Amino acid sequence: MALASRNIGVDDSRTRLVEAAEQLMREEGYAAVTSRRVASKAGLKPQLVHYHFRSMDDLFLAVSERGAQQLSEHLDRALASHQPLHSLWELISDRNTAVLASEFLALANHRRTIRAEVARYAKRYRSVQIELLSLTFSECGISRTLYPPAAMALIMESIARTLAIEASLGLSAGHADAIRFVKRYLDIVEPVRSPRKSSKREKLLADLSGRGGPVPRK
Amino acid sequence: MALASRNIGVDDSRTRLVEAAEQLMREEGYAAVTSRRVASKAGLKPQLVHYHFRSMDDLFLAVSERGAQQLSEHLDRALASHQPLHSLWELISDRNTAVLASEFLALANHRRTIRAEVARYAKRYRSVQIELLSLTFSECGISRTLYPPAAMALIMESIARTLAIEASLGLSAGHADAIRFVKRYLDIVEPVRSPRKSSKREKLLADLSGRGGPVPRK
DNA sequence: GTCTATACTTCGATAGAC
DNA sequence: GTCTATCGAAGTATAGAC
Repeated sequence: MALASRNIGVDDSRTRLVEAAEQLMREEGYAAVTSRRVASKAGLKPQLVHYHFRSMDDLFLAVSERGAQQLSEHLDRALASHQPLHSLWELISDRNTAVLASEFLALANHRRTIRAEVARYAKRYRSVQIELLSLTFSECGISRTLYPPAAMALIMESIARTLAIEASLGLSAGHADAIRFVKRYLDIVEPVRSPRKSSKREKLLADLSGRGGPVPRK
Repeated sequence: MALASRNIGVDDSRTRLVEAAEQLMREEGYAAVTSRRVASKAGLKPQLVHYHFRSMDDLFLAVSERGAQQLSEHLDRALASHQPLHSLWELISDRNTAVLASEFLALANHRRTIRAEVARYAKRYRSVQIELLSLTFSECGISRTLYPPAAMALIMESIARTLAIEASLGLSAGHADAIRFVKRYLDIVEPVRSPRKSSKREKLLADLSGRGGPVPRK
C-alpha cells in the first residue's frame, strides 16, 4: 500500500483539516465547508487552510481522495470476504459513506473540478462492482440477460443511498421492507457456503488496488 | 383547485423570483441560490427578494411548495392514466423533477425549516404511491409479501433519481440495462389492457388532492 | 411595488513577521 | 509551519424615497 507510510501516526494539521471538512460535509452539507468553519472544527486558524490547500476546491478534492481511498480498502475487504455480495451491500449501506457520497454528487453538480474527480472514481468503482456481480451470477447460474449485472449494481447502490438519506431526514416508510427485499434477493443469488479460492476474484482485487487509483500529490 | 386563481396570467415579480430560484437550484445547486443571483436571473433588483420573502429560507419554501403543487398535479394525471404504474415511472424519471428533488433532500440535510417541509411532503407523496402499488398488485395477483408495495415504491424512486443524477454528471454505465429491467418488471406487474373504472383509484385521487396539501400562506 | 443607499456579516485569499 | 493583519468580493437584510 503506497500511501500507508504517509498515514502512520499522522495527526498533522493537514489531516485534521481534511477530517474536519469531511465531518462538516456529512453533518451540515457541503455548503457548510468554509475555511473558517473547517479550521474552527480542527482547532486551527482559518489561514492554515490556505497554506495547506491552494483553494477550497483543493480541500474538497483531498476529502474526495481520502474517501475514495478508504472506500477502495473497504471494497477490497468486501471482495475478499466469505460472501462478497452480502459484504458489498453492508458496505454501501453504511450511512456515513452514503451521505458523504451524495454530498459529493450534489457538489459535483456545480463544480467542474469536483465533477471530473467524482465521475472518474464513480466509473471505476461501479465497474468493479459490475465485475463482482457478473462473476457471482455466472457461479450461481443467474441469467445475465434477465438480471444484467450493471443494472443490479446501480439498483443496489440506489437503494442503499436512498435509505441512508431518508433515514437522516427521519423518514422510514418502507425501509424495513426494502431491506428485507434486498437481503432475500442476496440470499438467493449468493447462498451461504464454504469459502473458496477464485483466481478471477483475486485478479479483480488486484485491478482495483492498482489501475487508476487516487494519485498522490507529492 | 384553490390556488389556480392566483396563477392566472401571473408573471409578477414574486413568481419570476420563484422560477429563477428553482432553475438555479436545478442547474447549479442550492448553494447558487443567493438573493443577488436569483434577482439577476429574474431581471430584478436583489432587494426585491427581501420584499417578497422574509428570508432566503422563505424563498426556498416557496420553491418547494410550487414544486410539490406541480408534482401533485402530475401524480393526479398519472394515477388517472391508462397504465398508472407506467405513468408513475415516467413521472419520477423526469430529469428536472429528480434533480430538483435531490437538491431539496441535500438542502433539507442542513436547514431545519426545509427539512420539516420536505419530510412532510415526501411522506404524503410516498404514501400515495404505496396505495397505488398496493391496489395494482392486488388486481394482478402479485404477492404482497414477496413484493411489499412500500419497498417497491422506494426502489422505483431510488432508481429513477440515481439515473437522473448520474446522467447529469455524464455517467451512463448500466443505465440502459436498468431502464429495461424496470420496464420489463412494470410490463409484468401492469400489462396492457383496456381502460377501466376503479372506484378505489378515484378515491385515491381525491385523497391526494385534498388531505394535507400545500397550505397557501395568505 | 420598486428603487437607491447602506449596514453588517462572512467568505476566500494573500502578505509578511516569527 | 503557524501566526497576525488585512483586502476585496459577495452574501443577508433593512431603511427610506418615490
